[in-house]
Amino acid sequence: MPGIDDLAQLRRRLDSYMASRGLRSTEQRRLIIDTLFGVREHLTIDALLERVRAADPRVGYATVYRTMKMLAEGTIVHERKFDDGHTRYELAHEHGHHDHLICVKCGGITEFEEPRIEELQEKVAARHGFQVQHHKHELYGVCAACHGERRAGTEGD
Amino acid sequence: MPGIDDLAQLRRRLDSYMASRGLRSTEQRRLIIDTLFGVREHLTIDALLERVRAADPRVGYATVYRTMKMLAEGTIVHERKFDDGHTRYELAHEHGHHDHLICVKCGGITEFEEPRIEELQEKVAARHGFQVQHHKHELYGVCAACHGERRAGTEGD
DNA sequence: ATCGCTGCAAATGGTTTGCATTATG
DNA sequence: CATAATGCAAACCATTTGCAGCGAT
Repeated sequence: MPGIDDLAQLRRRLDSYMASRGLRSTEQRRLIIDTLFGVREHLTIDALLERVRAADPRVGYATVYRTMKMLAEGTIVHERKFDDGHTRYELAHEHGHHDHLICVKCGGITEFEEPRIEELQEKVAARHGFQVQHHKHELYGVCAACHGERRAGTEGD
Repeated sequence: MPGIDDLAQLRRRLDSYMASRGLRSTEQRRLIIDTLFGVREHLTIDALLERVRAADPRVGYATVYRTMKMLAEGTIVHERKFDDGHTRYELAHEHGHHDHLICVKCGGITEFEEPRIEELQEKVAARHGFQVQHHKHELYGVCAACHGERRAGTEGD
């Protein structure tokens, strides 16, 4: 989840992106974007629209879809397609890449970073003469909260 | 890709799976299954049906979908959902798990195994108190053939 | 003769799009 | 005031399903 200063930077990137393309700042877009920036989760279109409609019930599905496509195009958000068939959107992090733990019980999504995996991944690709553009690494299972186990306090291995 | 003896074992598992559930061996199913076992690639429904229809043009979509669901249910095949929106099926390997390199130019799919990644993945999960059930690790990019680079001869790193 | 399987067509579910209308820059 | 954005409904596309007829056991 981006920090407060990253959020500000994202806003700036968004503004210049929209300005450079002659895209307009409408009431609906401001509402959708503010909702997304405020919640900062991996939201589905439905979850997002539900929150948006709490503020203005007249916003349509198509507008949310189109707004998210626009934000993805400007790399303000990332589109994530997990296995449940509902595309989710998350705010772009300014630095680095991360992957996901997906709880099959509660649907909760946790991010993780493991540079050593990324390194090994690069070596695998190199072995095959393969040039990686992007990747997807998702662990599906049961999160700590859902099986009632306390997390290990140590972060080391 | 399973070896010849793995194929025989898969056939046996398939037979006993079908027998145990009272599932019937029809002409269409035999054709679909033989096609799949013969090609041994990551086939989409369309690619599979195309080959099946070369032998018998009267086979319907629904039959292929239903047959693949049955095979997946019996873990004779694995269902793979990559990012292009076309589900693919591959024969189950009897031993071990593998992940995929997906060429965004030619659509080619290569399998890889990297136990050290799986280990690190387990450690990541443990750090979060997360119990992994299955995972997905996909590298998208350009394969060696598509950018005309010869593969490194050394498999080491 | 059961009862599972097939093929067709219709239904589903997430997402996209055409179009007349509204509203921003 | 040109033209981008909206909202609705219809279109899309992969997949699933209902059903009447067919065929394996």
